[in-house]
Amino acid sequence: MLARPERAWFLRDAVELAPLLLGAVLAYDSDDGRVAVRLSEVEAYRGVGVDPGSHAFRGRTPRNAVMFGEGGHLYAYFTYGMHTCLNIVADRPGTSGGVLLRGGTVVEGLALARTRRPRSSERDLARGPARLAQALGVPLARNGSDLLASPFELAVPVEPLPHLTGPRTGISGAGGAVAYPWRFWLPGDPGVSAYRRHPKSH
DNA sequence: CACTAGATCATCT
DNA sequence: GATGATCTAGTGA
Repeated sequence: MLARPERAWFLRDAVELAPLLLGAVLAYDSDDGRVAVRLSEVEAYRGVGVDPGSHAFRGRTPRNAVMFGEGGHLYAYFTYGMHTCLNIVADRPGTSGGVLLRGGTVVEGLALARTRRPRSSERDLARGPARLAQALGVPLARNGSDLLASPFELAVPVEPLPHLTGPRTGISGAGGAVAYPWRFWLPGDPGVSAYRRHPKSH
């Protein structure tokens, strides 16, 4: 059972918010149509000084400014010279936190998602943060958008779903892995990405 | 399945 | 100047 959340629903710590988003459905309307994804994997990132893996760890910069705003907005960033990743901003203004959308399954607009990722199997359409962003068709220019307003539509589970917890993926050094088990996923869901340790960590 | 190299550039040091 | 909240295509078991 899903419902449209109120703004206040997002005004909590990222680690608390992240698991509540599992099973949520995020839709995005673009000129060529609508794609919706059901979230099966997320990661929490916390704020200044407390989370070495977070973009906000060293304080506010032009890129991460949105994370310091109000919960329920979109933090989109560009990485590896080619990929976009999407986060849902957590908590109230002044604090910084976000939930990275790591994977999901396409539940609406399957044909359109396929044209955006023509070489992908159906399972891989939104399995992985950059794949998910590409399948939804959300451009970097939407950074800072309110996810509670058009062209977005977000519905979240009324009751939290059973989930598993583990180390975050792709983070190097002290910010990664075991010290911060802030990755959450729906067990057995096909939209859960393969775990990959960071290339730098042997 | 596991592992690796290469792509490619905004961001921060 | 180095790095990165990644992905794809390739090889080999």
